Amino acid sequence: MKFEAVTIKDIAKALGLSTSTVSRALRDSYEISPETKKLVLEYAQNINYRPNPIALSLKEKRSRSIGIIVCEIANSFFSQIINGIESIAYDKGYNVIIAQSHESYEREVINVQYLASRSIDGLLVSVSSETKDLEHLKNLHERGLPIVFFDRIVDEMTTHKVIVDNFKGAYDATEHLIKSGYKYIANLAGSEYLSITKERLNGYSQALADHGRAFDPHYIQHCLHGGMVYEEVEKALDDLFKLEHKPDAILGCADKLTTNCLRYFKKKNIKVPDDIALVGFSNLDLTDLLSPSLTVVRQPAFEMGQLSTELLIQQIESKRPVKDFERRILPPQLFTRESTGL
Amino acid sequence: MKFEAVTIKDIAKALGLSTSTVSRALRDSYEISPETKKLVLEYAQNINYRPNPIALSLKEKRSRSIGIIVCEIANSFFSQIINGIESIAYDKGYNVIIAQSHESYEREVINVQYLASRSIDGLLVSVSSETKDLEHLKNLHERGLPIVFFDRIVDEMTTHKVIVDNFKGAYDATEHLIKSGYKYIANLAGSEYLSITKERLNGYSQALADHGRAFDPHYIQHCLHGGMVYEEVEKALDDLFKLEHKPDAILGCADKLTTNCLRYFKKKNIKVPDDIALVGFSNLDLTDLLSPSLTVVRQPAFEMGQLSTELLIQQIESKRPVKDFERRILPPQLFTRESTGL
DNA sequence: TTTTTTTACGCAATCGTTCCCGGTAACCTT
DNA sequence: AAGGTTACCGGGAACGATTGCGTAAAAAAA
Repeated sequence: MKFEAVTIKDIAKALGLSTSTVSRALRDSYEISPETKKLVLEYAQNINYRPNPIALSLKEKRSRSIGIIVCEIANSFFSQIINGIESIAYDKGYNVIIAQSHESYEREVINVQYLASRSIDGLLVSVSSETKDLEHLKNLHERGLPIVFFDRIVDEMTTHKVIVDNFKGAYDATEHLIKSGYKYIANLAGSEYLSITKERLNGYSQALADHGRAFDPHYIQHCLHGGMVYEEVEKALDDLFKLEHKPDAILGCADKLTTNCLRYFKKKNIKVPDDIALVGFSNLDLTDLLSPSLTVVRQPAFEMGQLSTELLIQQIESKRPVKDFERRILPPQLFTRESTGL
Repeated sequence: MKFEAVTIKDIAKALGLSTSTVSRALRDSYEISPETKKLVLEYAQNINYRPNPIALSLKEKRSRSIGIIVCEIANSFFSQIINGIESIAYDKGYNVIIAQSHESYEREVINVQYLASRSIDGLLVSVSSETKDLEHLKNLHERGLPIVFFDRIVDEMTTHKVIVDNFKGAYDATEHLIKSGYKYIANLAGSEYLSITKERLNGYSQALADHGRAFDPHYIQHCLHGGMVYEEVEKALDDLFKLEHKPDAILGCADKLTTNCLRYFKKKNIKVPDDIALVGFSNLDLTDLLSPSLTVVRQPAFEMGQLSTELLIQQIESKRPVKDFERRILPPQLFTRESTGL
């Protein structure tokens, strides 16, 4: 069974007018007499006429839809971002098509191709943690597709970028640990390819340096899939606990890294904060309910989604090619709670 | 700047053929000679030709996209469902357009209109907790739009429906509490309008009855927005704790109800499970990390999304009108943990 | 050789909408 | 009264792709 919609042609036939006239009447053109307009408008209202967006897209060469690529929507940080994206997109009459990479480079490429073939007007991207090569995005970008990167950005492409101040987030968290008296602060980091990983690592190192602490690479462990696979986290933590001076505090540089860290502690019966302190980047709204409640760096995800979308739509609707691109940096916020209190 | 794509016309011009020939060559028609086919195919490959899905949609009168309406995507249960939906949809060449009601009837209606105007081929719906009137959906359904309800279904419409066995979920949870020795088991329920609320309430009552417990309506508190607003939960719990016999166990009938319940306990310094036991419907994958770890009824969200999508696409692609609709019931699973252990 | 069949391709309509280009009145200006 | 404006509306092309139908040339059959 098909879902037959009313067209402009139906109205034209019913009213004995041409499609041109009906179209113009509906768009309130000055070339149409008030009576005809009224007639058309009322009839259209009556039979609940809705313009066919597909026909419009074909004519206007724009689909009024934007693509989103994230690693996972079942992740508070990203679902909050998507919330922000939607709030702006729907306001401006765009709809969003979401694709997930699940932290796989291969799936990211496939999804990009898919979205491109669905003729989207623009793309919002946060790359997967496996992504090194950017040809799949560069290609589209060179052909004129507006792209905005958020959170996990890349240097090689000049477009709008929206990030949080990861350096500051990590710096503040590390400083908080130092000031709380912790000596051996380990960094449970994400994929080495990601911009956020590097930035957070820098913040961590700088905080150590600024407080006269030695930087020891042994206290840094990378997890390629950002905590998505528990075994990676387990391995990383096992290695950390084999060090001569076991860490007495851990900075978890991603949501899943932090929660899987907790899972590890629970399994090994390691007590927080008595045996070890933990602070993590997390946007879960449950971290205050854990016991001990978790000290976290929280990122303004919703705002990030909004801002990215505004920049993207602005670029899409710009008459002339956008040349100067912005790099917007949002402030993270540290919530100190029980997991870092000695 | 526009993103100019290659069209069939470009190929035709470059190769000195007609668009019909090119189209047929690309679709491997028997009417085209092998040499011409090879020529066209190779050229198309070279310039990276992709058929314009919008033009196809216009001609075929189908958009190969399906709409989803949920209350909130930043909710594990629903984001897991969406994961399941996507996994099937992308496999079958559909893309999904997600809209959130935020538990508001008004926004649900607006979103339904919006999705309908975007000419979707089908709709997956889980109604908002405010929704009583269904005209906005009935209307579309009568005009032939395939609709599948999941989780929060409605009786008044005959379509495919996919739910979990809420009765069993609540029954098992309640029985577990009874067998654990709790006497005054309160039910923190969601909106009275929702199917899931009624089903869970029935499971709860039946379990009480089967174990010779009296059913006391004072132990049931509804929260219209399913825990989305903390104040509603606070009010409900305040009322429960004013009862002569204070509840010694609570059944939280939704994710947010349960977590906000914990938030209330924390605020009031009520200890779980010493002062009160808690079991909740929840799909968070963090509930095992809470301390005490939370006893939960977990629902097969991913599978629910998959199944719903399969049924929807099946109906969309069916040649003749689908007459017999299915009602699929998936099993929930009870995970007993510390929060219900005396 | 003539007729028939097959092969291989082009023409044009179609989907729903917009918009450029005309056209025809009625009205206004000298 | 003749020409110029203005108001109002219709025809038809275009967007990109598919497809029924028509047809020329080549191949097969007579």
